[in-house]
Formats: sequence, structure tokens, C-alpha cells
Amino acid sequence: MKNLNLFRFVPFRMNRLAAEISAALSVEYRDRYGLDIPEWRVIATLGFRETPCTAQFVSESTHTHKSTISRAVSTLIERGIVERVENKVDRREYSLRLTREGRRLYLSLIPRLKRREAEILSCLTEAELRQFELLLGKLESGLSLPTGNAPAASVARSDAVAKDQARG
Amino acid sequence: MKNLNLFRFVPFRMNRLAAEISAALSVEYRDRYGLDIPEWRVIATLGFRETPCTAQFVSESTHTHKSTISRAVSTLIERGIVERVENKVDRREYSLRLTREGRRLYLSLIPRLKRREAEILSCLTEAELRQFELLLGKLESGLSLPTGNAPAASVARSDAVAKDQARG
DNA sequence: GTCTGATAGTTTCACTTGCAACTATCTTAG
DNA sequence: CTAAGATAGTTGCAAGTGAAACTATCAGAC
Repeated sequence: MKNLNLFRFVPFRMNRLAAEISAALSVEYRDRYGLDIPEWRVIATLGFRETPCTAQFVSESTHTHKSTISRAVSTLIERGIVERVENKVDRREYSLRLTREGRRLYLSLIPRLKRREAEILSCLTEAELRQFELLLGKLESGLSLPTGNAPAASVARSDAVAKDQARG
Repeated sequence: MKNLNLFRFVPFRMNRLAAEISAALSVEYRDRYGLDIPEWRVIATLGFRETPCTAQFVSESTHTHKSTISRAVSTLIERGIVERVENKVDRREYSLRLTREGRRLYLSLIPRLKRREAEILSCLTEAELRQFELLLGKLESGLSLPTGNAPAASVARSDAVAKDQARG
């Protein structure tokens, strides 16, 4: 077939689905808390990890441009949601962590977002959902996206790893 | 669990995957043909359908804002890829269709994009791929996105349908 | 016929974002 | 030590995009 049915074209479908799902979720973090997606990603990353982490870690693990993360962090600091912790060893970088208020916001946001996610996925059975998540994981691995399964170093220090590999 | 693992959060994963897939595909339509996503969507919609259709149809079926489609169409007309056909009955709207050159571009783009899509999906088995497409379809239906299965009227005239339903 | 409201498409404006250039800091070679 | 290059993060700028205002046209009420 020489034609291409856009409705059967996976890249288009993924784009559209992602946009639609984002829109559904933004009701929670944007309308309710005045957060945009990059800001939410910073909060989610810091909130989930127990240890503080750098802007670069957030940028790489969420696959978001570092300038976008930089601006999101600035806003969150102004709002008292995130704070910088100076790194005495390397003063170029800062560790980021949620403030007490930031953590409160994070904890109140989580159940809302999970509920939205469940709503969106409610058209799938339990088995279908597990299958879907499995397939997403395969695609992520195939595209070399961080999955959270790999050792933290592979995200936090991808450049260093690359250098090591080049040396070895 | 009070925490939320971003790497297990489907909305985030969909967003990231869609962005990554788009980036992989853009090599073909952007680097090679100087097209952006909205322009490609217009071409794909006009190319697939045998009958000319309006800007609004493209906008609704691809779920892209009408001003974005308007700008894409303008560019494509300037480039001689798309042409407007005046509608004698309703002069507010135009039918759009690919020019001869536009169709040539479309036909040369299709195999490239299909090859890219196949590459991206090559980490899935045949059965997994079928399953994945099935699940995407379920999610699309669940979110009321056009799937190409419904009668064309439901996309071309969604407002009219809504009005009818409200009346009935 | 005119008036009102709806609709297709365009344009203006404000905002977001990615790229590239920049600053400050660190590391390595000599 | 200094010089050169790499790196973390910031910022200026240009391009893209959505919302809303706008233009032109149509449909219906009267």
C-alpha cells in the first residue's frame, strides 16, 4: 500500500494520545497549583527520590532540555517549593530538594494525578494495562530512554560513563 | 504507596516516548523536506483521503489547533504543495488538496516514514505490535479521539452532531 | 429585505521552548 | 603555577503555538 493512514500511524497516534493525556492531567497541576509540565517534572523527580539531585539529573532523567529545567527550578525556588543546596566539592552544581512546603504540595498532588491516570486507563482491563506497560517499557528500552531500572549512574553520569567506555 | 515513580507514570512515559519518536521521524520530513509537524499532518491527511477536505477537517481529525493548521496551509500553498479549491456553495471555507508536486512529495515521504516507524517498533514482536495497536485504539476511543473508524461525518461535523444530540 | 447569531479561516499577541552563547567552575596537561 | 578544555547552569534570542480578537460569509428570525 502506497498510502499512509494517519490513524494507523503509530507516531501520530502516540503524539495525539500524549497531548490528550497531558491536557487531562494539567487540570490538576496547572489549574489547581499553577504548575506547568517542566515544573511538575522537577517536583516529581525530587519528590520520588529520597536523595537530593542536580538540575542535570532532572534534565536527563525526564528528557527535558536543561534550559527548560533551569527556568522551572528558578520559578519553584521563588515560590518556595524547591531549594538549592550548595555543593562544597563542585561549586558549579547545586543539589535540589523540595522544601517542606514543596513536599506537602507533592504529597497532595500525587493522589490526584494517580486518580486521573487511573481514569484515563480505565478503558483497559487489568491484564491489558500490565501488557501496555510492558510494551511501553520495551519501546523505551528500544529508544534508549531512561526507565528507572538501570543503575542511577547511567542517568546521573551518562557522560562520565561514555568517557569511561571510550577509554576502556 | 504515597510516592509516585515518574518512570512508572503512564502520562509521563507517553509524553516522553511521543517526543522521542517525533524526533526520530523529523529527520525525514524536516531535515529532508523542510516540513514541520503541522505541515506534515496536513499533507498526510490530504494525501490519504481521496476527496479534498477543509482546513477544519484537518484540524479536527489531527487534533491540531485551527490557527496552527491555517499557518501550515499558508506555507504549503506558497511552496506549491497544496492548493485551495473555492467552495461555491459556502464561500467561507475552501477545500484543500495536494498539487501534483504535493502528491509526489507525499508518495516519496511515505516509504521513508514507514521505514522509520518500523525501525522504532522493531523491538516488538508481530504479536506485541498488534496488541500495542489494539491498546492504543482502546485508549483513543476512551479519550474520544478520532480513530478513522467512525463515519467521516463524526469528525467533519462534530459540532453539528453535538447540536443534534442536544436537540434530541 | 434587515438583524442576529453562528461558522471558516486569519491574524495579533503573549507565552513557552530549544538553541546557542555566556559565566563560573573544575580538571588535566605541561 | 598557567593554559586549554570540559562541564553545570543561566540567559538572550528566534521560532512555534494557543487563545482571543477579527474578517468574511452564511443561516435563521422576523
